[in-house]
Amino acid sequence: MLDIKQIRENSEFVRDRLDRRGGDYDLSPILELDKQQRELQTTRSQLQARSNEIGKAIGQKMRRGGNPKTEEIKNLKEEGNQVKAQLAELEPQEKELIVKINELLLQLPNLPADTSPLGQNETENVEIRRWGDEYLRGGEEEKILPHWEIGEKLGILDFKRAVKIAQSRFVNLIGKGAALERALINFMLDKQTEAGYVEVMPPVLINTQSLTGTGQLPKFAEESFHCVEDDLWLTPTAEVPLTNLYRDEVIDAAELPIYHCAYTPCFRREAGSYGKDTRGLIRLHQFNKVEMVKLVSPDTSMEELEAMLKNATAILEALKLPYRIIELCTGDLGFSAAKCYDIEVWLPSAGKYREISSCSNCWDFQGRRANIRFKEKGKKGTNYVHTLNGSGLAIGRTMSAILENYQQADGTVKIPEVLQSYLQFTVIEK
RNA sequence: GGAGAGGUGGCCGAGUGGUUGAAGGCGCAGCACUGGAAAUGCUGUUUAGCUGUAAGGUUAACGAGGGUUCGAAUCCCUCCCUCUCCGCCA
Repeated sequence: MLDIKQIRENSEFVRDRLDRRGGDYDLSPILELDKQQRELQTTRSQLQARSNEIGKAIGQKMRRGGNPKTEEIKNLKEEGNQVKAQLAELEPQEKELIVKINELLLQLPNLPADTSPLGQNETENVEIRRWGDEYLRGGEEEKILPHWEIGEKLGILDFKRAVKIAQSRFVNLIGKGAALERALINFMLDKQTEAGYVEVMPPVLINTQSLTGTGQLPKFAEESFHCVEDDLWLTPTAEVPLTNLYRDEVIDAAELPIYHCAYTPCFRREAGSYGKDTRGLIRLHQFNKVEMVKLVSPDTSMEELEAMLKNATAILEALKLPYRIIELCTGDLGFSAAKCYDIEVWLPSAGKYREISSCSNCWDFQGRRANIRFKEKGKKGTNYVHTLNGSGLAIGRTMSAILENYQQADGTVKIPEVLQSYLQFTVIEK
C-alpha cells in the first residue's frame, strides 16, 4: 500500500502518478479522514497523559501508606473518572477513522515507476526486444496444429474427462504429457536454483492476511478460490506464499538480497474471462508454475528486476523457444507493480506471441502491506524491503509452446534437447 | 477430535494490581584496561504514531481483541497459536 505520509505531504505527486494508470483515484477522502484522525489523536494522547499522571500520583500516595479515603485521593479518582469518560468517547471515533483510512489505502494501487512508459492500455505496451527468430518456422505455420489438437491426438492432453472430474478449464495430462510437465518443473527449478534462488515448497492453502499482503485482497477476491469454512484460499501464484514468508519480520540488512523460487500449482477463477481462450492450456483454473521472488534493498531493486528477467528468458533460450519482451505501460500495470516486463512466447498456431512470464518490481508496496522491513546494523529505525516477483515460467504455457514449436510434419513432437536428460524418451508419438 | 501446559524485549528468563518499556543473564555496540587480543569493568542497546528546525515532549505495544479499575504483563471473558499425552490418519 502507499505511504499515508507520502500521500499527506506529496499529494500532488501521488495524484499525478495514479493518474498515469488511468481510472479515477480520489485522494481527498483519505486526506480529510487523516486530518481528523490526527487531531483526535493529539487530544486523545493529552487525555491519556493526564490519566497516566493521575494513576501515578495515586500509586505514589498509596505506596507511602496513604489512606484511599482521603479527600485528595478521592478527588484524583474523580478526575480520573472524568478523563476516562472523555476517552471513552474519543477512542471509538478514532478507531473507526483508522479502519476507514486503512480500507481506502488498501484499495489504492501502486504508483508506476517514472520509467514505466505512459499509456492507457495493453495496446500501448512497448516491445523491448525479440529473441529466437531463427527458430521461427515461416511458411509452415498453417500446417502446425494448435497444441490442444496435437495433444489430444497424441493422447497426452485430455480435456473431456477433466470436465467430468472437475469442470471446464481443467485438464488431465496423460502418459508422456504428465512426464513432460514434470520434466519442465524439474528443469526450471534446477535452472533457477543454479541462478541462486533457494527452493521452497510452500503451503498452497493460504490465509486472508497473506493475500492482503501481496495485494490480491481486498480488491480481487472474485479471482481466487475460497475455502469458506476454514477461511483459507487456494493460492493464485507462489508469489503470495513466497513473499509472505517474511511477513511481519525485520530482516538484518546483511541478509539481503533474499532469492526464492517455488513450484506450486496455481488456482484462478478467471471470472470475467468467459469465452476467452476456452481451448487448450492457456487459461485453466489450475495450472503449474515455477515462480521467483526477491526481497531486496531499495537501492538495488531496479537492477534486480533486470537480472530476474534474464533468469526467466534463460529458460526460453535453453528450450529454443522464440520470445519477445514487452514492457507494460502505466495503464496496463498490475495492482501491486511499479514496473513490469511481460515475456511472450511464440505460438505458431495462433500466429501470435502469448504471455508466459511476468516480472514485476513492486517497490515497497507489498513490503508495507505485509510489514516486511530490514534493519541496518548501527542505524536507527527500519525500512521496508522492495519485493520482486516473476514467473520462471508458467509450465502449461511452456508445454503448449513446445507442442507447437517442436511439432513435426509426421504429427509427432520432438523433446527439446535440454529436457531429454529428464525424460525416458526423445519424441512424443502416438 | 479428547485431556493438560504454555505464549513476556534479538535470545534465555523473572515478574499475580501501583513511578514496570518491563529485574537478571546472554548477545550486540562504544569506552577503559592491553604491545595486540582474551578475560574484566563501565556505559549504552525495541518498535511505531503524533508533535517539534532540533534537543526533546507525548502516546501505544508483554499472542490478538474486549472488560473490571484512578491504575493491568499481573484479575475476568472471547479468539488465535505452540507444546505434551491419547485418538485418527498420508
